[in-house]
Amino acid sequence: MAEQGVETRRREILTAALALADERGLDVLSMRAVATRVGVTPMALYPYVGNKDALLDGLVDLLLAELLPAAGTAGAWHERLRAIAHAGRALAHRHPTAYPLLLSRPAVTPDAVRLVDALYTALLDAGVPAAQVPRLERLVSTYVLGYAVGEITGRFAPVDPRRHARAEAAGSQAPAHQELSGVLAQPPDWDAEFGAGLDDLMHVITNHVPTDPTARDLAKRGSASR
Amino acid sequence: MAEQGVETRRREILTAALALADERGLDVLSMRAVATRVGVTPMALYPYVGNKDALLDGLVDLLLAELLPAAGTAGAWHERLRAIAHAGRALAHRHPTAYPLLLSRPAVTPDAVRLVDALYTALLDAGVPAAQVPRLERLVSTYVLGYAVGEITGRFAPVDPRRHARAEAAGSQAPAHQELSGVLAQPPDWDAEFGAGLDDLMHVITNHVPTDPTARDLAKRGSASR
DNA sequence: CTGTATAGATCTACACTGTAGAGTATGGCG
DNA sequence: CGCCATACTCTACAGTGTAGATCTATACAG
Repeated sequence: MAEQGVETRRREILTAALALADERGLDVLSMRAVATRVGVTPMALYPYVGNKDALLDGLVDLLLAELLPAAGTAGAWHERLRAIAHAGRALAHRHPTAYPLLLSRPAVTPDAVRLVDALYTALLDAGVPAAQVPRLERLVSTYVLGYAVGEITGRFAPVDPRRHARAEAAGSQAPAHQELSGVLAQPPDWDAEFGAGLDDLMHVITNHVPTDPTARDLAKRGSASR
Repeated sequence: MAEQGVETRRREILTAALALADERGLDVLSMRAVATRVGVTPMALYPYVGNKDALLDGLVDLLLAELLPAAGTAGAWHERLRAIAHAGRALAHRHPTAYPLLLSRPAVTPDAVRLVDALYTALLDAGVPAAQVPRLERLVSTYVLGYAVGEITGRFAPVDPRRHARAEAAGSQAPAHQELSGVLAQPPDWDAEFGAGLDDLMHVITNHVPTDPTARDLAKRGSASR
């Protein structure tokens, strides 16, 4: 039917836009550029994507759709949660320029709800009291999004190559930088750091599981193994 | 003398731009708009701010400068850390439209270094081993920035006053939402939630302080009193 | 006073943006 | 054949960032 065609055409346009953003950056993502990539006139896009703002929202939808499969993984709650978190970060590396849109454009699509729901169920399965679940979901998703965006935008690794030198230049204004010069000299392993932060958050989660003796035992064992 | 004038003029322009962004949004922040607010022609801005991109970087600098005093507060390490975190969030509420620039535009200005340095010293004073300090600093700053941006952009509170209804609409697709319907029905207290997350992170930090007294002493080396 | 150097703002122009509105080709159906 | 919806194009306009040339006003040398 026509409806079906409209929907698939919209998808074609959005995937073209995402590919363009991936290849050449968000700043060259003009209606005209997307249109010529689709092989069409700029105004032909409007019936399908509304306007440019809506097109960007559409990109967010695409990203979420790509992330959604991670919500379907099986296993213990912590495995599921980790899978979603790592998928969220991997998505950022796959679409570095479009990814930050996730932070600036809140999505309420069914896909977004399903993702949040997967996190909710993981937390519930962990034994977190219902009252804490939404908050801890926001804590985890904020971490994943914020960390991934930080990596992508270079917030964590200012143009480098010697933060060291920068710290020295700051001199007595940055005493801790000097004290940490040894640590700061070696480049961080972002994969490991993301995992460590995730572990820390896991710890936070298990700490919020009520003090039922068996649950507590499980939590202690988890933290001991590190 | 002339140098001084250039610097102060630049400040005037940037504060005008920030005020304009605060009042009317980032999207109306054109060179022309800033120029007319300063009472001048668009091209007159260029000698002072370079170009539009640099102007946005300048806004980031302004925000950091506004945040910097928080780095100077006294007290125990956790009081200092909390002060900076809360100041970071307060800044977001004061400049909701410009704030997200902090996430997208990495800053390496002296002010930025000083802020990070304050966080470093807080963590060192807490007894965190040097090897973990940069990572935990990134964890905390990611939390503060990510949380504040989430609040501002509405990522946490999708426009719909009834997430509840939304979850019901999703129906069996979002079982956890239904299970949490009672909790999700009441509006969150963002102040409290931010504080709770911060407490969780404090816990994470203290968990990384070695329990062995001698090791701890070695780690603290020299930053005992503050 | 005249002449000139200099700093700062301006004017004009260009290539580009998003998008409103009207026009046009194409296909199927009676 | 006419009719009509669908899908697209064309033209146009106001607004953007900014390069390049021009103007103006002040400061100082003679």
